[in-house]
Amino acid sequence: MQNIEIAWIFTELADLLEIQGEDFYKIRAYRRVAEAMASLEEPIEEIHRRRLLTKIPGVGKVIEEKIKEILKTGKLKKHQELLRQIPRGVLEIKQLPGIGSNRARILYQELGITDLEGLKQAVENRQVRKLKGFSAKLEWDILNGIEMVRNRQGRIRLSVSRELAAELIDFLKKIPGTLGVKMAGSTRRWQETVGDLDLVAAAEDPAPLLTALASHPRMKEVIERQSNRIRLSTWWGLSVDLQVVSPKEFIFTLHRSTGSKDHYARLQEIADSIGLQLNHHGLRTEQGDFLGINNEEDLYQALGMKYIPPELRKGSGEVEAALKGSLPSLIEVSDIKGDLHIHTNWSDSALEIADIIKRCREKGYSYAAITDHSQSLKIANGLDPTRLAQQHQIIREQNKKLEDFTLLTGVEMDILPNGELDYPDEILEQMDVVIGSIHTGFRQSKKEITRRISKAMENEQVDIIAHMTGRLIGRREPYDVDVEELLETAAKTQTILEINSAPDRLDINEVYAKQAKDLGVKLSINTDAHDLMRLDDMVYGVAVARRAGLEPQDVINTLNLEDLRKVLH
DNA sequence: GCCGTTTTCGGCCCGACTGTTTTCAGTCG
Repeated sequence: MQNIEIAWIFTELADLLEIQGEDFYKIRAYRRVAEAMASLEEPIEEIHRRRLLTKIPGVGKVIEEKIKEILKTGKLKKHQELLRQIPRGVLEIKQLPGIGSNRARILYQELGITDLEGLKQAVENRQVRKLKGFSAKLEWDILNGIEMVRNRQGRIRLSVSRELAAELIDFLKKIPGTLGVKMAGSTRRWQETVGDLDLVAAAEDPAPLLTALASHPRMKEVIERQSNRIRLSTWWGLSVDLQVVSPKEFIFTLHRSTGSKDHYARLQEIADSIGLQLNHHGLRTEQGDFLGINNEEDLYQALGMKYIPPELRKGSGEVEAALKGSLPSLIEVSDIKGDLHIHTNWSDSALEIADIIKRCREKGYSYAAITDHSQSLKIANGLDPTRLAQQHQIIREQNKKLEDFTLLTGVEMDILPNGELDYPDEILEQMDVVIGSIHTGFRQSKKEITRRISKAMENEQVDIIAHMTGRLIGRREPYDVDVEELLETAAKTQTILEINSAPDRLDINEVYAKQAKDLGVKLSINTDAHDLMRLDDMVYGVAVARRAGLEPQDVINTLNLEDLRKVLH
């Protein structure tokens, strides 16, 4: 059993207990332990074997017993028992914006609502507004919430698909007869969400691969099976499509199935215009002779253009750019020299400063900025000026011991609802990196919220604006900001905009990142990490930058320290 | 439920916003 699966049981247990009205601190204990387990690098099973379960932070006697029970039986009695009392659909209802555990419980107990469809009907019958604690306005919000959930139905965060792809490819490669396996589709193109995972494999005989994949523990059921392809649904709610072709056709099938459709159609037109025919069998002349193509680079070359990386294959002008030789030289993960947005256990993260240094050095970074929350964000244990000064003193002392690495002082400072900053300029000017961002007052008017962020940009001490639109993919719409106006203000004030790499944020997105580049606004790709594993999310931020056509010089954390300091001044 | 330079029970994370019940419970970050 994977750590994430065990963690999930505890998360669901916490949700169920919350609906039951259980003690807040008990629920929080389960949530915390679930988070801790999800971010462990070692399998919990292994930790159990070494009898070190209680060494995991937040695991005491009770939770230790529960983990043992899960490892032994694959499930948790208490969890199953609660699920019999509270249907899973109630948990889904609890996820809707404006609905917490109390309202979800009332809906279930008073109206017997157990799923989104039932809730929608009750709203349409105007039954919900009559309940205590509900209103006509809330009914409206509920409908919008259901709409949002429906829209994302079947679409899953890229990180989930990438992780699953890596695991399945690893698995399929070990099946005898497999000559190659690659991911394709939107997962390979690094699109921010994906509908299903496409895999392409090369083998003379497809059957063993199809059968093997169908028996993989992550697979729930076979949706469709043909002689050389299979479509399966997984326990993660993502369906997987595996296509097995001969080694000769592998590169062409992989290429076609990577898409996008528009990109591929454009390439077919280009092929046609020079007397060639492109399809999943190969690239042929009018006489029917196949051209010798060994990889995608060859393929693009044969069509008279430079290689187009999957991230750019959108069918939006990249083919023309490649023909003209004007494709950007996209930024790579290896260009990144440091992470400028990291939280520590001084505020709401699990990370020790020492762990951050260690991991960032392993990644080959030459610097990293410690940017905890500021004082007004009480829930995150934001730092008042005294603690901030203490932390910066510690960072300066650490730096004396480091030769090839520099820890930068910084803060992720709240831009308060009235547009004021959370510290005076005298404090801000002492820091290397000042990030401004908002965590409250999301529902201000477009004018107010735009003005609020603009005002922060106008302050010379503010270097970077983090997660500027505030969206959480599939969970929360962006705040109502005038992005165009903010991009212009950023250009004018030379404020750097963050591409936040957290897979559920990816904020700003690729469209805005492209606009920023066009306006001459510089970007910074940061992880906003709160635990060790999240420091690895940099790849997702870089993917946004690549899809936006960004080059290393567009991104400040590709600079060496000396040049970076000049930009941050 | 966990934790403790408190050894055994008390503390653990707070404040703004929302809609409306006009005084506060519920939600959210």
